[in-house]
Formats: sequence, C-alpha cells, structure tokens
Amino acid sequence: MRNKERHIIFDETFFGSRLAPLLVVVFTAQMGSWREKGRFPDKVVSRFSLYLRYLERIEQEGVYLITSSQVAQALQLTAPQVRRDLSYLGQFGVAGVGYNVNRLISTLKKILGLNKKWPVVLVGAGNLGAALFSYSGFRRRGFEIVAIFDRDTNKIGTRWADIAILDIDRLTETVNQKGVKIGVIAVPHYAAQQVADRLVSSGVKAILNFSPGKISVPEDVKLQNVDVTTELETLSWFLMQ
Amino acid sequence: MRNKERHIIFDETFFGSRLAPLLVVVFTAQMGSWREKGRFPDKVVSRFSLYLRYLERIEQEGVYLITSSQVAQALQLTAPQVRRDLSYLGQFGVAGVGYNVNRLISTLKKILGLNKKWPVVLVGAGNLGAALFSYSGFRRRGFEIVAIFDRDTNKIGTRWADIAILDIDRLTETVNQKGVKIGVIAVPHYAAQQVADRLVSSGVKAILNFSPGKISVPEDVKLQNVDVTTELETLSWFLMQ
DNA sequence: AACTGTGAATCTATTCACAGCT
DNA sequence: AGCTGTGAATAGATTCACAGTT
Repeated sequence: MRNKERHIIFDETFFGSRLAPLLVVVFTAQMGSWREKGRFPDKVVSRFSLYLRYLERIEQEGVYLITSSQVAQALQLTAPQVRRDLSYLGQFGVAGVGYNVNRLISTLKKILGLNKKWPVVLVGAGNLGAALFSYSGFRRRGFEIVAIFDRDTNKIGTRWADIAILDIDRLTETVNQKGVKIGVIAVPHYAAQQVADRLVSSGVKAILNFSPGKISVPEDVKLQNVDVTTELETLSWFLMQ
Repeated sequence: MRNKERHIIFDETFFGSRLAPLLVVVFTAQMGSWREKGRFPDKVVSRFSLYLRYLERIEQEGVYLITSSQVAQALQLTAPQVRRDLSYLGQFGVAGVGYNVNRLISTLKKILGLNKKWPVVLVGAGNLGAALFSYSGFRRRGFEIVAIFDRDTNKIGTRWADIAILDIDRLTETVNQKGVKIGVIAVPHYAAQQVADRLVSSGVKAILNFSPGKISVPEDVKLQNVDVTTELETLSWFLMQ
C-alpha cells in the first residue's frame, strides 16, 4: 500500500495515554534524497549564486574567514539557512570559527560550473538583447555570447562590439560549430516558442527566456523564465492591499 | 526528556489497521490562514498574472468557457493547482462545466490592481532601461513610465518618445507630484542601493530591481528582484550535472 | 566561547481523491 | 458524465535547538 516507512516518535509521558503517542507523527524519508540524485534544489542553487557574489566581494576586501550569520545578515537570510545550504557542499566550516572564504568560493564555482567557459547564443537583437549583451556580469562569469541572431535584415550583417548579428537560419550551424549549450531568448512573445523550438532542435540544453508567457521545451532541456510583467503585477497586487 | 524518546517504525501492516486513521488528527489546522490575512502567497499571485494573460488571449479567440485542466495544460501546471489557485478568488467555477472566462479576467484584474493606472518611475537610462521602456506590455497593463532618471549629463534633457530623462536629483519632486508608488531600478549594481534609498525616501512603496545583488529596503516597501546572473548560473549548474 | 552541522519541528506549497453540483 | 471545490495527504523548504568541535 504505502512503500514509505513512517517514524513515530514519542516520549515517556505519552506512554500513559492510549492515543497521545499518535500525535507526534513524523514523516521521515524527507532528507537525503538530493544526496542520491547528486543535485540540490534550484532554490539552493540560486542562493549559491548569491553566496558566491558576496564572497567574492568580501574576498576583495581582504576577508578570508566568514560566519554563517555574517553571510545571512548581508544577504538577508537566516544563519541556519546559510549553514544548511553550505552543508550541501560537504563539511566546509570550522566549528567555532567559520568558513574559509577562499575554499567556499572555489567550491561554489566548481559546483556552479563557473570554472569553464560557456558559449552562449543570444536570439533577439532588440533593446533587451542589447542590454543583456552589454551586461558585463556575464562575461566575468564565463558566459560568452558567441553569436547574436535576429530576423531583421537591417540588423543582420552588422556587429555589436565584435560579435556578428546573424540570420536566425544560421542558428543550428553556429550552435553545432561552437558547441553551444545555452541559449537566451530576447524576442517578442509571439516568436518565442518558435525560437525555443529551433534552439532545442539545434542541440541547446538550457534556455533563459525573457519573453513573457510560457514556452514549452522537452524534459531534458532546462528552462529558466524571467517574466517582467509578472513581477510588476505582483508589485501592483501588493500596492492594492 | 530527549533521551526518553523512542522511534517506532510502522510499516504497511500498521496502515492496514484500525488505528491508522487516528494519525490524521495531528495534521490539521494548516489551511485557512491566508483567509484571515486577506492576502495570498506571492507564488499564487504570480500565477494569477499568468492566468490572466492566458485568459485574455483565449478570450480574443472567442473562448468564453474554460476548464481547470485546459488552463493547466496551456500553462504547464496541474489541474488541481489551477483549481486551488482560483478557489482563492471565491467560488467562481460552475461544477460540471468550467469557469467563465470573462468573469475570471475581470476578477483577476481587480485583484491584481490592473484596473487602475500605475505611474512608474524608471531609474537608469541605459540599454536595460531602454528595453524596459520600449516593452509595450507595461503600458497595456496600466503601468505607465512617467519619468526616467539618470545621472549622465549627456542623457539628461533628452527624451525617449515623449518622456523626459531627468536628473536623479529631481526624483523626489516627480514622485510626489505624480503620486508614484512603483519604481524600477535599472542601474549598475554599485549604484543600486543608493537609488533604492532615494526611491524609498521619496515615498515609493514598491520596487522592481534589475541590478544584481541584494539591496535592502524597509519592511513596508515591497521589493521584487530580477537577477539575471543568478538565472544563468542556475542553467550552468544544470548543465554541469 | 563561538561556531558548525544536523535531527527534529515547523511552516509552506502542491497534489490526491472524492463529495457534491449541474 | 463532467467538472468544481476542498479536506486530507504528501512533498518541499525553512527554522529551531543543541550536540559536537575547535
């Protein structure tokens, strides 16, 4: 019927009562699933990213040791949460002392895959594309836009910095040649699904989508959405309260 | 006390027994807290936003009735989740039939505060600012950028469409004059906290922040972050698996 | 004395499963 | 017959609290 064990915990005061023990039901088997899968939840990963940025900043300032509560305070989290997150990395901290900033940084980088270079294709050479292109944070992290695609013939053939804007028809060719695994979609919503399909069929395995509305991709492709309208509408809802 | 605890493992034989149903006693009193607070969780609100967009689209296509599973399929959610979300709005559906698209749309709009116009200030007239400014989805939803601020003297005094780019020093003045409650931050990270502080002290109550890294605001101000680097790093992590 | 690492507890979100309406 | 609305069940994420380490 049920294949999961349940653990029931009770202390001596409950032994007197018939039903009381049943009140302290604890469903276990919760923890320890990431361990087998070798993957942590997305939420934890995105905090890893925050931790990394923070740690790199304080490393610049000469800090080489940090405690969970300092990290928590800086990033508006709680200390236990920071410890729990970092414990996913293994036993890193030194009890009574804190964490070694350097070791943390290099571990986080390794886990996040930031030691290697990721060639990225950007689809959409509009304002948003330009903003993403000019955002230096990507390059600093190893994400390098190797080609830009659009279908506007006025843009095709021109360059941004030294990166050519190509016809979208050359997407597959480029993705294969440069071994691109990440695509960024910055086109209007009506074109988004089509672009996603092309990226997928070209062999891209991870997509960052900036166009509003849902697009769908096969299960083995990771899709990350950034939906600005939704964010604004959440604010609007807040202001209505 | 702690030492007296016993762990007992119940397997399926137990769950076949008469006592099993009693376990249920424990886990109640969970639901029904949002109702008093009159607010739903952020996650639900952001799905409201998705529902609304989808419903408006199908309304265009002449659909006036929709079921939870249709919505779920279109938005890659589950049917029970859609029903649960919509049930927060009250009893809207018709059993055996589905939901009236029109009524849903107008209720969602009301809840999300999209019946009124929201004047918005945009701080940062770079590429990202330009992308946000030119994104027509905002205006369609009642978010109107009434002023743009920057500190670059080359930009100050120029206009985008008919909206002037002003010196950041005139922020408070504008916010007060136009009753602005929402601010969008699209400046480099090193300037973000300072801009946030100015927005807050000018009276803005909700901030959409596009610059990477955490900024902090008082409790009564709603902050929504869009952190592109983190999204990309999550993809990178995925690709490492 | 100060901090980590982690079971257990709690809190939050999602899904199941079905009574009840049309 | 088909769908909603919702208690109950499950899953997931966060926090508490403290044993253990330096």
